[in-house]
Amino acid sequence: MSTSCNYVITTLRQMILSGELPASARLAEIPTAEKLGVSRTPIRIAFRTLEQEGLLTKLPGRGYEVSSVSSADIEDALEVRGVLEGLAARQAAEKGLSESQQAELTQLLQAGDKLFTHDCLTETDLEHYHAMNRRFHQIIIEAAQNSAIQAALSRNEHLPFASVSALAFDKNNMAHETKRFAFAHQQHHHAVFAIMNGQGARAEGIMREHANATLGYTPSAPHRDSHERLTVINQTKYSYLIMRVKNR
Amino acid sequence: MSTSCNYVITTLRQMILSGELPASARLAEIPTAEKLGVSRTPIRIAFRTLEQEGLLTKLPGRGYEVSSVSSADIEDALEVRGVLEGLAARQAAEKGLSESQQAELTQLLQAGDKLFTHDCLTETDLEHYHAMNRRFHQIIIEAAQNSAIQAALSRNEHLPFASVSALAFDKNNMAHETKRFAFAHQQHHHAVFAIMNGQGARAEGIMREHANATLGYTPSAPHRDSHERLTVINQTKYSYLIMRVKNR
DNA sequence: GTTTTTATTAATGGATCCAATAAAGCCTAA
DNA sequence: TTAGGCTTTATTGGATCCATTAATAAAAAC
Repeated sequence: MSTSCNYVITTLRQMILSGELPASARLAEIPTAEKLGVSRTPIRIAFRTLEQEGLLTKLPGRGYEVSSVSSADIEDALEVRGVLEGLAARQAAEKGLSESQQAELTQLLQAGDKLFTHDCLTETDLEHYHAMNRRFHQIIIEAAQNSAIQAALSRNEHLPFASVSALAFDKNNMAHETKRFAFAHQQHHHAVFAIMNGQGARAEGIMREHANATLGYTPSAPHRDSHERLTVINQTKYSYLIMRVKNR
Repeated sequence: MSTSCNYVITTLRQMILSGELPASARLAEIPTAEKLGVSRTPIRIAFRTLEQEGLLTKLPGRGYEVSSVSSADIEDALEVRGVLEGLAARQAAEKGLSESQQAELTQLLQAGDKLFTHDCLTETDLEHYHAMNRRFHQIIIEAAQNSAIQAALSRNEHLPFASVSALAFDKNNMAHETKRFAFAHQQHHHAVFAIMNGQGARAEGIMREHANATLGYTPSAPHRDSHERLTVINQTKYSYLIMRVKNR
């Protein structure tokens, strides 16, 4: 699974997330191989990998198709993320944080505080917040010292709109979004306080609820087929910055 | 991923679980292909699949090795299973059971009650209990109508001693084990009662705690390297009946 | 005697080739 | 004209071949 394979997986993943390959689009091995200029071998491996990630669905005898992700699927995935990160926070509280974890979490919280002195975040601010947010969640999960949590989350990691690495925001309403992220940041503060004081159950509850902050407590999470559309911008290896845009 | 692939995956999985391939055993493509009488292609796919399942670990440039599963790994996996099945029970309570789910759960509980009129279960009884137990957990997860739970559990499903499909018991102490399973069966009763009466939080708590019943509330879960050894007997496609035996 | 460099071997990753199967379209018969 | 069967084509699954890389061992030099 070297260069060729990774190239195919990354390219296909991006094409799916960007909407270039829409839901229900059929993917056959030979046309895909020709389009990407590689042989069928890495394509096969990539298809299987993306199927595991939940981005592709196997059609018996007819190749694969791009999975349709409904808003219900996203809500389900967020519930699961909530209980798993809740468990991580509780175990982190029970096992205690290392010196370096305490230091880095404190530093991340301070960096966030500095960001939220402004009333309205810029897109650059958001990128900083996004990086900080990802690292924050990563530390909590590491601190749980529970390999099974990481494994169970791996599936969710690749579901674009439910991933820890996803951050959805409405570009046209940045003042409101700033308040939303400031609230999420307060949740981070409380979670760290609970963990550092050995309040496992409280930490668990906060992180479980915090999962709902990802899509912004919208009554029904918007998805590709609704009147609003979520678009992935600024995708790095495993992180998505998502912008909410109006259809047409 | 047709006959050949499935044959290789199934065979390797069984060889790992039975201990024929011990932890840390190295697996290279060519010798494995020759031993199983297939080409390298299905072997490659099988290795990747088993890596995803957590049974194999990739060695950079040196193929794969059989993953070592520590007792801590098993406890971790059980914690994760607990929160996920807890979530499933809560959502089942919130969404309600269908007529057929109610009927089947009731029937499964009655069948269990009948089993536990005896003071000491036979091995045949245990097989019946095992089948009943698996179906019970399956229905709860289906009733949650949350696809992400199933996906998140799939990794655990293949970890032999933490799977829903695993049932460990000590053959030399069947009277005690009978009491243990009778207690687990009581938990089933309470979980169903809670779900049917819309008590989501209670159902969640019961099922979360119930995950610990799998390995029998032992102070430290025994694993392959301890003085006691868990052996997989009676392995069907995705179910393991595990017997606790003394080493040597 | 030890260390470093080079050569050889083995093992993985990628490409192409072959076979088997399934689907679709066309032709024939009723 | 319609339905059923047959043929052809397309697509996946499996095998083999080729190249690249890494590791180990041996030889030479310090």
